[in-house]
Amino acid sequence: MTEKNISSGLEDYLEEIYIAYLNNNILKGAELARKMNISRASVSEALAKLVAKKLITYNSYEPISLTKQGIEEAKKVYDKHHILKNFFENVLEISPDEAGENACKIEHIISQNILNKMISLTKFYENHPELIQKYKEEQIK
Amino acid sequence: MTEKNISSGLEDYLEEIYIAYLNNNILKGAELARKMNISRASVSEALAKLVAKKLITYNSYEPISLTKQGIEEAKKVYDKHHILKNFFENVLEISPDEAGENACKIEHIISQNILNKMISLTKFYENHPELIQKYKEEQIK
DNA sequence: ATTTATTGTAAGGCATGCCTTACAATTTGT
DNA sequence: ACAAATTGTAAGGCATGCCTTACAATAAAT
Repeated sequence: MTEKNISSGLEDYLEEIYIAYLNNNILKGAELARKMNISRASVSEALAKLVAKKLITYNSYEPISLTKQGIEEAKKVYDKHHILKNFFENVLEISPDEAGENACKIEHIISQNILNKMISLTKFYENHPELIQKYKEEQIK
Repeated sequence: MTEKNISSGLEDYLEEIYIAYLNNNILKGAELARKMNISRASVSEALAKLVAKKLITYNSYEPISLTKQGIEEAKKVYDKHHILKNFFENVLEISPDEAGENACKIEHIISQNILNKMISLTKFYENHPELIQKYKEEQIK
């Protein structure tokens, strides 16, 4: 059980590392701790787990980097986050902040089937902006 | 910190107790353990916590019962569950089983704002079944 | 009434995930 | 080159939540 099944905690770390990767930012443990509002010691533990799972490579005092497998795994989480955030913002008209906060938690537990439906429905709304208007009007009544 | 802030674990216990309450079923610890697929010992611990939080009353070998506060608290969780389940089923067209499983997890973390929007959108779809058809057609393309 | 089944729980464990303290190793700045 | 700042981590803790084992208390059945 050293492979597969990554906990939602580790997913959060991985996601944050992935964001740095996308932005070509050098990321060390201490910076990750700051970004996540977590102690350096906790980050240290978490990184060891991610290394054990071969999702990152990491040596003390050097930047963290994702393995190929880590990138794949991280992208999945990252994508889920944005599917949810977009759905909340564009279909349910939730503020970006609140949409993001909720996406952060839900991304770890929601099924792919539901996410796929959310993608479709988000697109449907983008193609039919009049629906939102209609929906808004009925909400008032 | 003996009041307020109930963990998602405890919410699950409370919800199950509430369901028995709604059905006028007598519920003892052992039965709850069976229903939740959890050991009697774990249930024992959890019930002690719920008693400490004044959400249930419970004496060994007697049925569990909700306090007024417990009923309120449980109803909130229970309602959230059904809002999510209905939304997944009726708007996103997810199977009842999958809708239920996802609702079970998400009910503990989603914001009330989003739930309110889901209620509105679910109603909107109930009032406009033609939208689902339209949406389905576009999905195929 | 007494055996049998059920129910409850204390004790001791395991895993996850976070903390602080305190010290070690490495960089950086001058 | 060396003091200062930064970074990393071991050790020891805390909380949640679940487990098994083993025994105690109660309820049910005959």
